[in-house]
Amino acid sequence: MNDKTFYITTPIYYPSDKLHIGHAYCTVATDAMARYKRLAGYDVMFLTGTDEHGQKIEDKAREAGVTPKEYVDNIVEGPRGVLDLWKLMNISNDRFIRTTDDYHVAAIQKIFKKMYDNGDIYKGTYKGKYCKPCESFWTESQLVDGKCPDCGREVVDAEEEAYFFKLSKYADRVRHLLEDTDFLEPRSRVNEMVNNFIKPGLEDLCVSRTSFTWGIPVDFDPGHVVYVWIDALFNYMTALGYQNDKYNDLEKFWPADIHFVGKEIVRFHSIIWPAMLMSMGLPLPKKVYGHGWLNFNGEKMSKSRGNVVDPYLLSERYGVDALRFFVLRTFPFGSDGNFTNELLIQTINNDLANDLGNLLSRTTAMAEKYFGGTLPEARQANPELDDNLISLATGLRARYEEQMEKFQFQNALEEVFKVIQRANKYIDENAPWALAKDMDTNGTRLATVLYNLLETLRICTVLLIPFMPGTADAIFCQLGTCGSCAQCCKTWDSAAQWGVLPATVSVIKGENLFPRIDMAKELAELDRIQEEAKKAALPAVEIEPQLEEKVDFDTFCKSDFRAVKVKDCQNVKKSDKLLKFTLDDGTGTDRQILSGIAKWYKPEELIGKTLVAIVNLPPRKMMGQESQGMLISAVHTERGEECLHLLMVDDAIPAGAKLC
RNA sequence: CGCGGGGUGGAGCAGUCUGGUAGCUCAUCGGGCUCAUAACCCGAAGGUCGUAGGUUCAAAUCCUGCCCCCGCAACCA
Repeated sequence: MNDKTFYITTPIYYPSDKLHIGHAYCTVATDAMARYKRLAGYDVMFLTGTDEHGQKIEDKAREAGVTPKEYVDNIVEGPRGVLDLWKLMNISNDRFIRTTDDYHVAAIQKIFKKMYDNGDIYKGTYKGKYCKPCESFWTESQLVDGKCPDCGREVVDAEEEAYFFKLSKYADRVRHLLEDTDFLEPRSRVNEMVNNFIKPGLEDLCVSRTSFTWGIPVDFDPGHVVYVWIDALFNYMTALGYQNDKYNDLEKFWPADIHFVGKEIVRFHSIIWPAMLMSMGLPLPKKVYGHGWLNFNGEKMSKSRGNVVDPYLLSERYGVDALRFFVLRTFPFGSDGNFTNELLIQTINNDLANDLGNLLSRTTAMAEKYFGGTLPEARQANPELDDNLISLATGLRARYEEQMEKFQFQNALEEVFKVIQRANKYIDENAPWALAKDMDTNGTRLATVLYNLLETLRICTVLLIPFMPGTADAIFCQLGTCGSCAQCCKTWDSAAQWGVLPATVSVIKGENLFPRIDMAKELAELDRIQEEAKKAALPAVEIEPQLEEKVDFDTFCKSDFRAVKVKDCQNVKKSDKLLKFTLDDGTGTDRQILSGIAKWYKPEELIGKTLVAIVNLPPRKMMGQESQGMLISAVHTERGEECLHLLMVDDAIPAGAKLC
């Protein structure tokens, strides 16, 4: 039995849409932490999942014409869904909770009832602004110019019967928790919470709704469903077996060691969650860490801007480990980071290809070239040249651990790469190729140099396991640790020891783990792909909304539409938009009309066609030429692109026939 | 005067809590090496740390005013 346990969670994500790199960032960080703790000998429980109820999913499902459950099933379990993504990203979660799981649903009903019975949940009325057409409630501050933010129409005061949680009752205790303990980190988020929410006074929290049905029913009051707070936050405990028999790990793992959450939900986790636990008389989690967000090119990622980074795409192109490494190596976990494709490729090239990949490659290449892959046993140390490297490498684990314990992944990796850079320098200082020129004299020394490099690489690789598990395995293989010493060379203990590889280690020079990427070419390619994705995300076909205003019949009749035949059609000089038509309108006199459709039609293909024109518009000059009317076209938008089709009618219709 | 974050050599960032030689990566320039993935190693140029004041022997770091950028503004996951 292992008495060192560690319980870590991601938020449960809201599957109203496909997940993006931001979700992957948080989950990868949690995974790295979980793997680190496992490596260090902890019995780890790593939980992630999905929060599947609520209005938005109900709406999305309706739009898609499926039931809410079918909708979330597809996003969670369907192709390229949440589960697929975590598999791809090599996420080692021990458990996955969905708030629609029946054990969770039943547990939440019990929890709700308990809080009701102990008096912390009471029935009241939820007052707000209501938009009748949208059937939705809004708060005063959500309104745009006092109107519904969705449709822009008038809202009315309305009340809805609802259950409330006595959040205010716990304000003081929560404030103490935030201000006087390390419960919430980074520290900067404490001020935000206290100033924004606690100081102005905590209001009781609406914990049930009647305005939608996709949620966990309040079993003792039909019509009410449990609103997100209790439903979602208690997942961290129901997934361990709280108020259910599905699992039985509560005693072992609760309270959680750490909840990793995005900064947007820090409030829920640092105020509401502790207050609810206090109400239930349950132990609080030990820590909540609010990490930053990844922006893209300096802007917030959002669907509407079309700048959402797709983790599938990047994983497939560069390998999942490169992506995992990049997000944790480059950005401080506690603050926002600016994701750019350029930075991604730069990091892959510099750290992974030039430093790590190249070090492995040149070391194994020399071991093969000079010793046929297997080092001889004899050694010849040179303290002046060796000691610095050795002490740096053996002391690495401690420096790394210090940063990992503070969730400073960036700094932990920085420490590892300092050692890798030192090893590259060590090669230069010792010039193995020079030693190799006289193997009789220097062979022993050469073997020592190579061994020191392999040991350094081994230690670094052990510490990289949490970040790049797949790559670490591949490196271990090349370092010759696949065989007899397979286990002892990869342990946490061995990362602080020198001389763990057997003296006569056999290396295998394999494929380059991280080929260099051609920056310019790759950036162009990514831009192209992202542009395409953006287009694909646009609606397939869009049409102008119909006018609400009515036109009276007499006004309509005043428009004189006629069939016209194209006698001639030419491009208008100096205009890339206009075509000039010479038309037979049945009067015997040619009619000239200019039309801005050159983008869609070549003049010659229109000659002889029968079109429709309105002929009693006042004449108008365009580019110096007179246009006597307007040709009628059908227009719509396809994937953001404007499309136009001239109205062409049967050639049997004579010129000048009136349309009515 | 709603709240928070940020403004540091050409670019991107660390350092600010716990004042005391301004650091890292990339890019630029010069040199070295040839084992390796046009890579690696060494060196150089380049910053009045947004701005104005204050505290101090000493300020990127502490205090005050101002300017600019970003995010959030509560039942919305």
